Amino acid sequence: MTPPPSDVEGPPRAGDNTRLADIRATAGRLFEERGYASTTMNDIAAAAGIQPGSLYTHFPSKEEIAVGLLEAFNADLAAISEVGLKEAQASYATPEEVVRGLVHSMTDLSMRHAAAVRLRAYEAPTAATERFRTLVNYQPPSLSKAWRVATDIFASGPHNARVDLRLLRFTFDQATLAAASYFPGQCPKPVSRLFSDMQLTGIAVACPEDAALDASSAMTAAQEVTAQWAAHRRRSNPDKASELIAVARAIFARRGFEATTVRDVAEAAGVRMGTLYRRVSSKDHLLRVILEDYSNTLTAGFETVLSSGSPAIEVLDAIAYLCVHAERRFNEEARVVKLGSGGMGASPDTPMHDYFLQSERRRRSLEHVVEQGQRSGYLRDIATSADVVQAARCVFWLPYQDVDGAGRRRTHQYLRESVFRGACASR
Amino acid sequence: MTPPPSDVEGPPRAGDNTRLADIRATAGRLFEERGYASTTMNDIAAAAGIQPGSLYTHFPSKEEIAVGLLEAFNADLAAISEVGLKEAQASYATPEEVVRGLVHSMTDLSMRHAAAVRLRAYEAPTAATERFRTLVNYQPPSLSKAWRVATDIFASGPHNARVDLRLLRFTFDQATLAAASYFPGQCPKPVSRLFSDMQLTGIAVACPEDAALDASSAMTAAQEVTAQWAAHRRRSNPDKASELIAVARAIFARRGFEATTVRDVAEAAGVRMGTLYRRVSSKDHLLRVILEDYSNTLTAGFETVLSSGSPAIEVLDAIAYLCVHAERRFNEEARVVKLGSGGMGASPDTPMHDYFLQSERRRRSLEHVVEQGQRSGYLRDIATSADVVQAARCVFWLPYQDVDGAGRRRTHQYLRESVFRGACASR
DNA sequence: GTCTATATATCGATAGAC
DNA sequence: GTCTATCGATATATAGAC
Repeated sequence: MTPPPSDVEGPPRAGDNTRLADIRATAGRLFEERGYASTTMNDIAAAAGIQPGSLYTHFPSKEEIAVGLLEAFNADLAAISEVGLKEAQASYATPEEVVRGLVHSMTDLSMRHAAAVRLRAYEAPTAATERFRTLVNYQPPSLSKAWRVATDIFASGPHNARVDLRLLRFTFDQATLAAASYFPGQCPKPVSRLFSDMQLTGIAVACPEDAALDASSAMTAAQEVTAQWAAHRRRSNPDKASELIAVARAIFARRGFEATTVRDVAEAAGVRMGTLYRRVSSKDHLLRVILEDYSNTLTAGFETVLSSGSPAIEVLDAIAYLCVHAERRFNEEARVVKLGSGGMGASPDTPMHDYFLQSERRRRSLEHVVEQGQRSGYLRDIATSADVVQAARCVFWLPYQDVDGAGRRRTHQYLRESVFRGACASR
Repeated sequence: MTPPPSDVEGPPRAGDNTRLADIRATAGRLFEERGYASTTMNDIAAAAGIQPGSLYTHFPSKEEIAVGLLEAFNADLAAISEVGLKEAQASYATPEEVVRGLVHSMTDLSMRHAAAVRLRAYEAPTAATERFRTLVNYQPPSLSKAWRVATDIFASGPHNARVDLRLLRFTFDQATLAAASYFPGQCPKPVSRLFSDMQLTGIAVACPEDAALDASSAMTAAQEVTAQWAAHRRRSNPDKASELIAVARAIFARRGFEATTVRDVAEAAGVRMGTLYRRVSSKDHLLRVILEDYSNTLTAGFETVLSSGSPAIEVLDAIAYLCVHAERRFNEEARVVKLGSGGMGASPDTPMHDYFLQSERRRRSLEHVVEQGQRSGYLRDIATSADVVQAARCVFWLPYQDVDGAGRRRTHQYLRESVFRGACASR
């Protein structure tokens, strides 16, 4: 009856849209910080300044909020992939410019959809819908094609012929998408430049030959550490608590700590709840033991390498070696950390937060190494030491094993050729 | 490790079973009293003396509790139907004994599964599963067959040839199943005897001929009342509140008041919540208006007939006439009442409770008529006046329209032949 | 198996924009 | 006068812990 056009089924009006978008953004921020499972509707409502029940005016469920974020991300991802593929095929620009352009697009995407990036880590409860899973696993076909075409044309130009292009593609693909996790809230431009520089130019001013690196005292120390890791595996002490911890570790690695219930662990271990609580004191305790073991092992390994007295490049090379080995030897632990709220999201005194503090210490010691290397002219000044370390961590810890046939040796060699020597450098 | 057999997947032990059975029984009692929708898990937990969350150790959901009750009922119903059919086909006993046997089995079943009987009224929320609906609508094929065979053999013996056997079957089928609602907590034996006596023997000592009944002043009064009802329908005053009430009435009749949400009503009426609440003050108000109108109309009609000065049989005949007409003219209202917590279940000061109080007054005035008839020797002493009235109400208000082709006239005639003259009487 | 705490979600009802 | 977005209460259900 009212004159103004109040189309019943039409698109929501500006006012509504703003509020809906506001809730989506608020939820996105929380999902990014704490993950899907640890963000409650109460949290979202409180952050949006409304009652929990009122959220359901705008979204039919919590999952639907996440789904909206994922769909927006996927749409952008598809669009960027298409454009990236076209540009790679057209190539008015130099191969390097094409690659840098795609790296920037993807880094920018990651930054703009930080929440979706976190959600894609698939920290979803057991009850997650098929739809959720489908969206999380979405891969636009044109993206891998774009990376392939971009790196192929790049290969025809002057470049480091020994760099493994398959691993290079994988690195760009994974690292750019992970950008939001490693550089939260930062401007995409310098971050993407850093990624490109690190891979294409390399961070070493004059990288030693493989033989020299292999013989460095840092590398010798690193090899001793990894040998110890391998040995440690065999003397398994199967007391009952440890069995439970191993089971928990496997599940945490698959679904994330928050999304895993104590009942899940008990069931997988074939015990009842009561038995489980007789053997371990709490769910947090399980995670604490897992992460403390892991963190201490890493810290010890890092310190061994750092105290080897080798120059910066050799130390970083040995650290890369260590990371590649750790990512496989402690694959589950690494996944638990990646799925968890690794950063500022975790509240103090939680196992995850404590791990984060330790991890920060390791990061800082690497920063000192990089600083020293930059000061003494062995390392290029492509970015601040903090950013260089952050980008290096992002790249060193990628799951290269997912690229079929990529063993530890091949992976480490790839890191030498790209991160240190630069995929663009003609040798 | 403990010696006693703690079979993991085996059947629950006596102790557990008891607790589960206890919860089931407690829930059943509440479902019976208040209906499915108005019984909360909190209610059940409180009545069972445990915490609400603990219920989920034994049942995965509220619906599953109801499903268990319905399944038990359906199993018993199927068994009794089978036995009933066999006995009807074998017939060592007289036809009348066969019918009385089946009436008793079914009445007993109704009493033992009072909760399921109430659940079958289908007062289930919109969200009810297909499974729930299927169980509620379950009809063992052998049951209708058993009634058919039983009444058919009965027809070959000495009986009132003018009784409509189809309606007789329907009455037995429906009335016995409804027994628990009309005679809550009572012993099935006397109730089933009352049902059988009322239908087979009839309550009148010497029932007047149709012509005499048709000409009674009670019947004349009743016809005036129903004529008024029909006239009243036409002068519909379509103000907006009334439209809403009509819509609400239709939905309440389908799903029950408790299981209907205000949003359901608004949607069906094509208005938004705000508009609805501008026209009616509350959900309770909707029900109140519906039931008060209905109850006042019924009471006025009853009083007109009761004050006609006719003798008991004529008054009851006219009341039967009135009920048959009311059940059709006010079919929705009648269904709302049947679906609602018609009895002691409703808490005071609710529309349903107020209706119940009014309905009790009508019942009492009928009791006086029956008492008077019994005292003066016109009505048989087949039971107390209270029980006779209760059984009569149960029978008078059945939805005979569900039997195809059963018009008001045929239905009323049937009631004369059965309830008053007796289906077994040879004329 | 049960407790306590709390999660997600729905419902009746209303305030206030349009 | 109508509709949207909201509230406060409460429902069903799950989780960690014992």
